[in-house]
Amino acid sequence: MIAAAIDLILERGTNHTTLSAIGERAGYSRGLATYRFGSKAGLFEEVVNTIQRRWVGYLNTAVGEQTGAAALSAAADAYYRFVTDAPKDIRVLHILYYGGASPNGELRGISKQAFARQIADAERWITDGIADGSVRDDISPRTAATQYVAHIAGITYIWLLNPSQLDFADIHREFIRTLSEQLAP
Amino acid sequence: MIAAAIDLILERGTNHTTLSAIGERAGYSRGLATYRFGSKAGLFEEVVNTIQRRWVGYLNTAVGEQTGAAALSAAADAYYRFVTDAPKDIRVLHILYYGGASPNGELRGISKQAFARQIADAERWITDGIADGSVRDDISPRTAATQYVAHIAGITYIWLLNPSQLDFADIHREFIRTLSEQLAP
DNA sequence: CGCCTACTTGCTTGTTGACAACAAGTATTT
DNA sequence: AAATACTTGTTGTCAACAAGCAAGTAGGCG
Repeated sequence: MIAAAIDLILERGTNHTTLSAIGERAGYSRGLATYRFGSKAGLFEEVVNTIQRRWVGYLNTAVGEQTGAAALSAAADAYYRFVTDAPKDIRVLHILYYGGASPNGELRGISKQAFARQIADAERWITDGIADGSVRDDISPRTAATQYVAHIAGITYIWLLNPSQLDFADIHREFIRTLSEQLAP
Repeated sequence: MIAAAIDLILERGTNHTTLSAIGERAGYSRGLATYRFGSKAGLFEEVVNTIQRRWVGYLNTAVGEQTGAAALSAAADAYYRFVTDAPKDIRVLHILYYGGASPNGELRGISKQAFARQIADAERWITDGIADGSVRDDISPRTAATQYVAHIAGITYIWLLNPSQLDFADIHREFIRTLSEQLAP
């Protein structure tokens, strides 16, 4: 059902995806999607949670027990791998996240929390990095962490909007390079 | 009418904003919004165009005939000023843009074009900067321009999502600082 | 110049079809 | 028998469209 929802969101966008169509695409009746998820917003929330769980899996295996600059690089790499492995997931996640920028939007809270968590993670890695000497000590962990997350989010957005306009691999490589350059003590 | 639309989008989000409500909020009948703009998508498109025109006004007065690093800084400054002067505009613009990440989304084309134009502008400034010596010559104008635009877009998105999480002025200052640092020959 | 008629513009009201949401079912399993 | 999993029936809301109306504006003619 979630898979059907992902496909339909990619084909038609959220507005033109109907609960009936999702149910029927998954081989059920028109009413099942509403029945299971309560509402369209509920279904989208479930889709976001499902994809987020997959992403956290990628992140955890990649970062492991690393800290400091190594953790930041590993996370950026994991993200790059996730984007190339599961482009559908990342597309849908961003469609739903960004739609959540709308006030009162049902997903705003989840989206907000996800970004807050990512920034907090990055901040922790940087702080640890300063402590163990792998990151220079004259930067603000909070500001740098925000820049880090913002940069990835922005690049992803532009890439999603127009994949051909931007060589994701190239940008990614350059990002990793300037990242370690800026953080190096 | 456009103003009413902006207010309602901020109050309720795009999904829960009805054409009837926009017409009536503007002091007209329920049918006028549909009549004038043809469709909900048409109205949103008009809203985006209106706000974009305002932004281009800010950009042009700020950048003027400058080129190179000066132009990049001026543009970032203009953006910062626009965000603080017209937060409503920027919020709505991003709600509609980001909604446009959805495939088949009516605003995808406009959004795509706007980003393409911003990247092209930045690329030109950087190329000019390399030519006149204000920017170091070992960077790829295209990649750097994309990073520049992506960074601003990402920061704005996070700020819109949760204004209290991030000191926009602070991040902006830091961005300008690292920007000139990275570009300086 | 005054007046009548055709046409345009700006807006409103009536209607239809699609869809989310809910309620009331029916199988099927345990 | 009671819970679980799913389907079908129904309602209210809304986008989209169509048809109308009122207030101009222009053109033609005495």
